[in-house]
Parts: sequence; C-alpha cells; structure tokens
Amino acid sequence: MPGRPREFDTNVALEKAMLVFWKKGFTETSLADLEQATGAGRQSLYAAFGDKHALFSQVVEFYFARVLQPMVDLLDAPGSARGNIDRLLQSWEDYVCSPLFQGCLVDRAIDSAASDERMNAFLSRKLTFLENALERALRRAVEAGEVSSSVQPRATARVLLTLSQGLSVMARVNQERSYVRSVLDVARALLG
Amino acid sequence: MPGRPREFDTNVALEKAMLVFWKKGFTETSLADLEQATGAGRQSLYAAFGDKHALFSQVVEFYFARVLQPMVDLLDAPGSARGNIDRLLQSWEDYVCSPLFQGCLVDRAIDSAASDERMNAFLSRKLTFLENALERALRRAVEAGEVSSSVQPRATARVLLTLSQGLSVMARVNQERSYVRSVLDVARALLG
DNA sequence: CCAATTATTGACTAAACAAACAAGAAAGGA
DNA sequence: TCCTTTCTTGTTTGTTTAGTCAATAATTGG
Repeated sequence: MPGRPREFDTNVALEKAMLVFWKKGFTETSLADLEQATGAGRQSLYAAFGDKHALFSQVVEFYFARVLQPMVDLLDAPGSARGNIDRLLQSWEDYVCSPLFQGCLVDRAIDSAASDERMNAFLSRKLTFLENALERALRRAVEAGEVSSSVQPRATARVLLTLSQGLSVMARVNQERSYVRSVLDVARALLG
Repeated sequence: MPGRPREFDTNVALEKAMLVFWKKGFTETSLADLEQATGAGRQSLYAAFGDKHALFSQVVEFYFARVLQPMVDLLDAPGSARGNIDRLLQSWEDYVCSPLFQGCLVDRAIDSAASDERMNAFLSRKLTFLENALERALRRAVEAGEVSSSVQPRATARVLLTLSQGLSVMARVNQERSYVRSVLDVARALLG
C-alpha cells in the first residue's frame, strides 16, 4: 500500500550528493551540505538512504556505475583495441585537466576503507575489474599487432591503472596539461 | 630572560604528531589525539606550534625534511646514477609494502591544499624538487650509458613520480607485493 | 630570595555535528 | 470518506570539536 510519494528523484539526489562528497570528502561533508545540495530535508535523506555512511556507500556505487563502468565498456568495445586504449588515456587527460577537476572519488572512498572492511573489499573488486579490462584490451592489441609484442598485458595494465591514480593525485597539486601529457606520452610510447 | 623550560622535545613531538596526521588525516585527527600521542598538554601544543593548522604545516615540513630530502640525497649520491634510481625504486616498494604503511602524507596534505594556497604552493615546490632530482639522475644515467638513450629524462622523471603517488594510493586498497613489483618491473624495463 | 618569564594543568566555552523525535501532510485502498 | 502508510518539516538532544581562560609550577636574572 503506497503512502505519500517522494518529492525528489533518488538518482538525482544521489548524483548531487556524489558531487559534494567528491569535492569535500566524507568527514568534511556535513548533513547540512547534503540537504542543500539535494534539496531534500534531513529526515527524507535518512528515510531514503539510511545514515551518512550508508549514503556514502551508495554514492560510491553510483560513482562506479557512472564513471568506471563506461571505461570498461570503452575498452571492451569492438574494433581496434589500441584505439580504445588511446581513447581511454585521452579521456584521463581531459578528466584531470578539466577546470572542474578536484581529485578522484576513489581517493575519498579509500579514507573510509581504512576503517570499513566492506568498503575496502568493494574498492578492491572494482579496481581489479578495471585492471582486468585493461589487460583484456592489451592482450587483444598485442594479438592484433597494434602494440609491441614485448608488452606484458597484465603488468602493463597495472602500470596504466597506477598511473591514472597517480595523475589524479598530481593534478590536484599542479594541474598543468604539459605535465599530464608528458606522463601519458611515455605511457603511449611504452605500448610502442 | 628564560622562564620555565619546556618538558618535551619539540622535534620528538613533531614526529609523534606527524604519525597521527599521517594515519588519520587532518580533520580526523583531534587535539585529544595529538595530546595523547605527544604526551604534551593542549596549551603546551598551542604555545609551541600555534593552532591545529599551523601544527599541521610544520608537520608537513618535517615530513619533507625527513622523507623526501633523503630521496633527493640518494639520487644525487656519487657513483652510478642508475644504481641510485634502482635503490630509490626498491625503497618505494619496501615502503608501500610495509605492514605499517597507511598511505602517503602528501595525500593528506593535498586535502588541506585545496583550501590553503600556501600549502599548495609548498607541495608543488617540493614535488618539483623531487621531479628535478629524478631528472638529474636520469640525465646522468643516460650520459653514462646506464639507461637506454631513448629515455627522455624529464618525461620519465614525471612518470616515476606519478607512479610513486599512484602506488601509494593503490597499496592502500590492495597491499599485494606482487602488484607493486609488476608496476616497478615495467618502470625498470622502461629504463632499459 | 624575590621578581619576571615561560610552561603546564585542568576546566571552560561556544559552535558544529550526526542522529532521533514528533507532529503534520499527501497519497491510495477500503 | 476514512484509514493506513509513507514522506516532509522543524525541533531537539547529546556528543565532539577547536580554541581560550585562569591558576599553578618551574626556571633564571637581579
């Protein structure tokens, strides 16, 4: 038996909340911030998402569905695997060099993961998910002769993943496009 | 005219405070934590270091003197530049794989840098300082024929620096030595 | 030995915080 | 229409926080 309908869209609210957590991190984000960003009242947020930690967990899941899954889809897209990888690297450059860039939500989530075993397992799973997609694409590219045969798909996938995290950190301090480009140029040269 | 002497050593207190900030980050560290870690009372901390932000700034400076400067010294040490670089990479592996590892203090400082222009400038300067040392060592190694002549010192220095930050992030989620070793093996192969 | 100076101690303040409570509002089913 | 259910709004509560205040202790110079 349905009661009073919700006045806000939970997915929209989740996205608004994501942007706040993304910018300020978990502890620095207050419930007042979340109320203002979503437009929903406090009790409405509690009813819809549970407490602050539960909301954050849902935000992180939302983030991976919105940001990480498209990367995997891009890598698995048909056609040139090397082309897919190059497009991904380019999207990373555009991402960290964007004027709106304020770090990676993964970094925020890692802070919570230190005291939340479930969050840690979740992050580990998701990052491995991307690592595997990179490895698949690299393997395809090697087989197609689109990258040097000396490239080891697994190790190289890990390097690319690690570089993406490193760039997210470095770009917060110094958002020079020339720096990011230097790094990605070497990554591309590594593929041959 | 000297008054009552301080009962604690400021450098020791700074190191204790550093360990707390390192582990928990700025906002999650309370003054109670700092009192307990240093053994000094609250008012003593204020008298010696100023408020929480001022203390944190001094902690970050202490950190760079203690952690980053030795890296630069290692790179600038006489003898084989390639050997110096290899030793640095090995120290990174040992560092992020250590059971005590809980992330990099730079990541913690970056959060403060978002709202503190001075902190941002300081971090940028120090990271460039390490980047330059890496570049110097790479240049020396190229000239000595210890690394491939195709290595571009500047871009490669940036890659290594970015990888170190990326490893610090990745290792917080998954502290597998095999992962870290994969990444560093590719980095070493990159040098030729 | 006294006075000036600095450190320590413990209590205090005012604000911010997450979370809980309670009363009213809006919908559909009987 | 009335009743149950769910959402909304405003208030409150108890805790934690950074920072301050006032009183005491320890040291050196005179």
